[in-house]
Amino acid sequence: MPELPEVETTVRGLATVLDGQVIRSVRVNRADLRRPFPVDLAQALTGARVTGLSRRAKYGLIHTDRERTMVFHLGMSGRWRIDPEDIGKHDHLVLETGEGRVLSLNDARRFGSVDLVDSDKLESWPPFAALGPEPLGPDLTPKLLAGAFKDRIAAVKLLLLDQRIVAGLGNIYVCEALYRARVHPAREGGRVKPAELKLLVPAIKAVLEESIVAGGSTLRDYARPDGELGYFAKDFNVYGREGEPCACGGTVERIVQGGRSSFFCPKCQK
DNA sequence: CCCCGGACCTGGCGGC
DNA sequence: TGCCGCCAGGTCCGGG
Repeated sequence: MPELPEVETTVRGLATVLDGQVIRSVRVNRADLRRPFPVDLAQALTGARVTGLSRRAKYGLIHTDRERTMVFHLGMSGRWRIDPEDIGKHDHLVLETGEGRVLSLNDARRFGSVDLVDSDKLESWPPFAALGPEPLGPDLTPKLLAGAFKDRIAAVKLLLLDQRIVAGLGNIYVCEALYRARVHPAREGGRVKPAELKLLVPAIKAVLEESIVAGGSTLRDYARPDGELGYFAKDFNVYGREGEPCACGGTVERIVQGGRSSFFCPKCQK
């Protein structure tokens, strides 16, 4: 579920309820996801004021006035719920604001994470230090990809999923971006031509931006009770469409790369 | 450094 | 209805 656009949409939705607010209470129902929660999580957040929210790659950041930032990752199944009607067994962390709004971090598969990081050390926090540039920022250029792909025999699909090269892409949007750029997902990285990289970079930015806009358009739903952040319906050109027709008349195929499904049109993508 | 496969965890869905 | 295998939007680690 959560790739960059979903995390971005989640952060924006959380901000409407959290930004500037004091966290009145913190309830930890299960203190570990991928790794244990910080032992002092509740103590550190209770009474803190949220000074802003942001995103880095697929991580959401909740900044506080205590020089510490709560960093969350949604893994495969994580989502934030706003004012949920009930708290279930997968609602692992529940925050209440000074205004009485309730925010619940729900993650059935528990691949997500919650960390507290000193706000002035975010850049050097190990998970962040290893990340490549933001795909929507100025640093993702055809030249950057050319450098990262040079002499690599790994499939371009897998290289684009490598967060050290570009930070924030996931399975869905890599499939969609490669489709738009007409590049076959199994092509060796080092064999993607400069002209194709010039198509691929704007394709990546476009699929992400369009999805953020689509997510934003559903944001108003999140203001309702039981709104769930992190999920919005989109229609994809190839993702999840094995066997369905491509606009070109071809048929979408599925292959497995790195243990994960890749969808593509063999007629469009070479 | 690179490449690959498997592990982590739970739930939903389709087939029999 | 029940059981079983397959699938799922992401990292992370270890062996070659």
